[in-house]
Amino acid sequence: EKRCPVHGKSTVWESEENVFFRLSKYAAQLSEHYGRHPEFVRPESRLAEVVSFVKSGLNDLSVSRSNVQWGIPFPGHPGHVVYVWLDALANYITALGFGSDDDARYRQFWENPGAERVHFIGKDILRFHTVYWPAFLLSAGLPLPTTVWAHGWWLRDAKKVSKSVGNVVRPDHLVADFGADALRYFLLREMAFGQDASFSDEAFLTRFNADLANDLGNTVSRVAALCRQSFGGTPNEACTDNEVRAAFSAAEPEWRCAMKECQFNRALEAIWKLLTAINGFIVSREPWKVRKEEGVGSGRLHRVLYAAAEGVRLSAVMLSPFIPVTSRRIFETFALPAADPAETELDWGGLPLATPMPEAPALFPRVDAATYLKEKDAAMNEPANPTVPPAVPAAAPTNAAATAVPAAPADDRISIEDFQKVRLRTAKIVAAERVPKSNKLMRVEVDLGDERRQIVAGIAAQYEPEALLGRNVVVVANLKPAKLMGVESNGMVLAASVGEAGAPVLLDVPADVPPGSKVK
RNA sequence: CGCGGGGUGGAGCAGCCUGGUAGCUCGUUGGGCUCAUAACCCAAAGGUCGCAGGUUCAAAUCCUGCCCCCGCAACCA
Repeated sequence: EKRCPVHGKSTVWESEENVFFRLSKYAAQLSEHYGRHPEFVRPESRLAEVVSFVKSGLNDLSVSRSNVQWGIPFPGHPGHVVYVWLDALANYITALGFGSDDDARYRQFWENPGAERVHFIGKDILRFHTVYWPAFLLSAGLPLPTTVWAHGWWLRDAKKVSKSVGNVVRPDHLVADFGADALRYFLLREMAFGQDASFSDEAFLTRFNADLANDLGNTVSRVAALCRQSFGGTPNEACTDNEVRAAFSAAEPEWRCAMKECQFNRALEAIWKLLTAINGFIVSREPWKVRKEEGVGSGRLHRVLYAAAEGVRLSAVMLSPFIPVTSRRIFETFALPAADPAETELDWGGLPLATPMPEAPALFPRVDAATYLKEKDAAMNEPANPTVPPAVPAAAPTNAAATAVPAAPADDRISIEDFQKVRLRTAKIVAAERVPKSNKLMRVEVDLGDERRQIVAGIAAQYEPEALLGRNVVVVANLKPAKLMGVESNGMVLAASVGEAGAPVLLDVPADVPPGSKVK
């Protein structure tokens, strides 16, 4: 009675011979490993989950399938293919060349005593990576991963989705409109790594404008413009003691520590504190006033702008793991090589002196959030054309295609006999109640004039039981009975499917139509 | 007892493991600046940290119970 959620097909019981992996043999070794390496699974809450799972006992694991044609042939077992998780996990090392003629990369990245083998996974595949995979490796006598980091899920914040359409903006649209860096920034900044987070268009646009355009982009262009306007390039005198450097000295260890703990949101917060300090420093020193009063040769002007520019450079270094393209653009703006920085470039004083700086466009031009969302919403609501078949080959007369209404494909049509197989009748709902523990199912009793029967309908999310009483509806009267969540259903109540989600709306029948009338 | 996440100023969140002035972003209000992408800086208002017990000198944080919300899974004959 269980059915496939995607296809609705019934369960078919089959028996087949399988190859098993003796997982039970490794329970003790695994438990010991967890105990000795608490860093093996992170965050800690996930470790607890895994530990208790293993403690509850491990069954041997079926690792082959014999009834499917596709798959990797199981060595030594003709007719068997490898169970997907066995070969999928092994990809981590086979991709590095393990077991092949050239396993140099495997030895460099996996067996090298200094190597860290870190997996980043979604929390839903925790067990495969922290129980099965290490057991496989133990069995093969190979090194285990150093750490498995389980992150949470991105949830779509349904409350904030505008209008009825559903998702107004999708991540791939955001990449197209704002670039990958902007999305990377949002994802890393908005999620507390390890926990679930929700994605909303409004939040994205707020982050984009407030953080990327105002704080980062504007600061870069502000400092760059001050330098270019004053010297045509970088200052010719360095400054080693100032508030920006102090702010950097505070932010850098905070950033480093957060990075080590995968607390990306905090690492970014640390960088933003530095950006705020740079802006505060500029306001307090008023370099535009210094330039007016002392001229562009002023040593004070050079030192102030050096401090600001060096702060921007260091921000870009710390930002490079997050938004590499943007970092490179910032380096370029400040006459540095547009390359990924080395860690040593986190030392104060890396900005070149007296070097011409190129003109640079804004990194992240502000967007008007309301306008953007409105446009996207309108685009989504446009008459859909996805059902229009792909353009016919050039040979077809194009002008005809523009006016002709495409006829329904002939094989979609049924004969009148087919239709008459379906016995539709009107019915009056005489009782209704929700099916316990179900979100969608409503148990209704209908009066068909000559009989009364029970039907289970998937309308509980949209209708209150009381609102259904006395209602006249159309039902399919000759449907085979079925059990839904243990409740027998003898028929089907007709409803229109509305919107992308297919929300049911019951068909109404005028009150004066007697229950049981035939519908044709 | 299906699996999991959460309830912290108006909104969204961090902090909770390792108790001790409740922090961040947005928004609001007032002020400053005019170099910069109408951007920036300063300040202020705004919170009984879901509820009730317990542990403790001290609880958002630890323990127990309860309430509520949300994902996933299962059913839209």
